[in-house]
Amino acid sequence: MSQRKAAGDAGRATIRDVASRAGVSVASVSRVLSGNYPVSEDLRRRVMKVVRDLDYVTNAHARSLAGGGTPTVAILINNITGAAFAHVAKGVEGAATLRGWLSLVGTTGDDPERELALVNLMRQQGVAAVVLLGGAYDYDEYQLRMARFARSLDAAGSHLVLVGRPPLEGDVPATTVDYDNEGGAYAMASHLLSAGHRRVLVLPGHAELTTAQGRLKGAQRAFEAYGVELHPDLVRHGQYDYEHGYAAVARALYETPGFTAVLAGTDVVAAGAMQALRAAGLRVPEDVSIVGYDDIPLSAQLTPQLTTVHVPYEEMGRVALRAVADRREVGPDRRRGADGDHLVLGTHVVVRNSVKPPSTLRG
Amino acid sequence: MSQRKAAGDAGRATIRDVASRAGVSVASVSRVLSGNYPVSEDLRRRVMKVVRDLDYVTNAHARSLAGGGTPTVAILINNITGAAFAHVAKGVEGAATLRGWLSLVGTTGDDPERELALVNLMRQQGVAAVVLLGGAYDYDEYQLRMARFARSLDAAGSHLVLVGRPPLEGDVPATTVDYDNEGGAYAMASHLLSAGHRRVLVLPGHAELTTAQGRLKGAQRAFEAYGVELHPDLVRHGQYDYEHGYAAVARALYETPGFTAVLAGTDVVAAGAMQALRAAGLRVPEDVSIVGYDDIPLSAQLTPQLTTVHVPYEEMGRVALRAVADRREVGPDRRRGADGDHLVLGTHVVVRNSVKPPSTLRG
DNA sequence: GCAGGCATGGGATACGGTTTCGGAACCCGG
DNA sequence: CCGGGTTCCGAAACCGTATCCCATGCCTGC
Repeated sequence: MSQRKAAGDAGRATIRDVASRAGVSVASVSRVLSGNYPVSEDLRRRVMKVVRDLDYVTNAHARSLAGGGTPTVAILINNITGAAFAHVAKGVEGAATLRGWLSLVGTTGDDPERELALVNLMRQQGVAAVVLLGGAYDYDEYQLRMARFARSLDAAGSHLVLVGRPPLEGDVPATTVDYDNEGGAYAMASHLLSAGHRRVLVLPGHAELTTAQGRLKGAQRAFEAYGVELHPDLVRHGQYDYEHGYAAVARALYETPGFTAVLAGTDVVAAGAMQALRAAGLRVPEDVSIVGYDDIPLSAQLTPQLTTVHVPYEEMGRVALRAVADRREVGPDRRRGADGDHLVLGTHVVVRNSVKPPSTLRG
Repeated sequence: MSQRKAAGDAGRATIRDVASRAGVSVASVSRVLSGNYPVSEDLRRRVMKVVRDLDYVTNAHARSLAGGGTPTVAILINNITGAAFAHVAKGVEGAATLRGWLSLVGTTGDDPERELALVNLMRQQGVAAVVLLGGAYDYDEYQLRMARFARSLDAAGSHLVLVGRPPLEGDVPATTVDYDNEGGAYAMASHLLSAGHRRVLVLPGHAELTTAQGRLKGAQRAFEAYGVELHPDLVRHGQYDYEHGYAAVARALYETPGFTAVLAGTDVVAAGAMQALRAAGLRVPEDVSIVGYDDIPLSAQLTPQLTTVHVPYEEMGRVALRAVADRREVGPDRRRGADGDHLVLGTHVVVRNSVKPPSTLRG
């Protein structure tokens, strides 16, 4: 019955269809479309007409099999609804599109199994790079897992990029795009200390999360520099979410009252903290000051607007993509020992309205 | 010099490498890996060992060329940082991953040119479906553009899905996943009216945006039902962003004061409005009530927490993916006239703390 | 007027898999 | 010991495109 190509075929048109219909060879159609070979004006016109008539587009899979093909970058993220991550993704995607690259996206949901499955899936897709976003849990096994990913991707001609995570140890073929996490926390804590605050509630985040560790360490350094003790009871770990901010402050007001400021690990945590203070009848910043971290849009939309640390998320995304694009241009051979494999971007404090000196100092 | 396959090859391993190294045929390796054909235990073991040794993964492009391949869904979005869109994307991506599908993502930035380019790019990729997210600008040309996309994708064996946009007119091969936008606005406005508000500032959004049009219409219907005039001067159009909310309220306080409530087109607009009222020394909700629309996380994080309309964004994403997955299972032939091509999900008001009766009624 | 060069188009092959088809080995009962 | 039916596996034909290599036609220079 059905020959190889029936009339009125439901499938998509192939380059052969175009060729036969235009009365030329397959090679010519390919050349007209890719435009990297001299073709007569007459041929081009004839082919293009048929291409328009058939609404033909080349098959990307076939093209990439045959050697050509658009590079693709994969973005792997914990939770796509996080504001910070969205901005990194925007940076990556924007820079990718600018060069005609494509971007795939996958969410891991903090599950190592899914992370592995996704990395393999991306390897199958032959992506130019896999970008892993967000802080990592610093278990022993972590470094090994990442190193394995890095080598595995490298062997397949791809490349691993870590964004917002600490770099891998040893000679591992991976690129890290980082920001001065600890420095930002140092500056932010200093801001509170220089305003006169001495008892500060610190909500760094999950204790095993590298991001939280850095922010806590930066704060500790600032306290040391000011010769102020950071009392362990005033450090409360927990998730990076609104609920934790709320709950932690509510408990602290009951268990360890007397703090005059809250140093939150995240703007969202700060929002929760602010709400809890208000629910307890305390005013921000008159009674208690609050600072956040990340400078997501929310921080400017709270009342009062939040003093926080700006992290160049979108920029990090762009830089990450540029790094892999550059690598790929210099060729895969000149790659060892390049100094471009750990990029650090700066952070800075954004002063808004959520900090005042403690009331004891204001008489 | 270099034969087809040099030792210590830098490229990725092929199925032929695995086959020769395991001493079996290429076909056998394929069968072991895809698992859709009976294979002896001995063969399976031998092949799998080599697969692990070589860290081999199949080439997705080759596989999809040959007929197999993982289905892919493309998500096209205006602005990846919008909270509502992020939730839809989460729904789509989650449901896709659940079935082993892949998700591509692209951002259009409200540019029709880029939208066209992306749709074509996705057609090249042979995606199972293209999901277009977000309200559309209702220019004349719009229906034609979308119809063209729909037919073009359909002819290529793909499918267009519109999420959060009104359905296309006529017999167009597209699926629409929508929510009861106008109904939500009706309920929200009724909530304000039944609280006693009569002079309400309405900030529906951009006048040409279908979403904004529906929200305004719903509000108008509620006003009519209550026999209250909605004065044109109190309707102010503008972008769906914080700045517009702020600016519109600031101007309204000067030009058309006396309103006792703000009906914002979006939670983010409501946040801006709230800030502007507060900057003018007005209290929310004691002096002026505010309601939003969308129920994004922000709405629960504002002070006071925002009364708003819940839109099932994530659910819409899941439903959208389910719709295309179902279509593809019943086969491409039974597709005309299916009633599954316009799905509408419900909305409902979420009452929080941003509404009180107007002060005139409270003595 | 003819040889050589250049500009173009076509045929064949490669890319890395999946799948169909057919053959070999093995088991069974007669 | 042999025929017929199962099981498994291998050879080969694609999937749709890019590109290498060669053939052709025309122009140019002598």
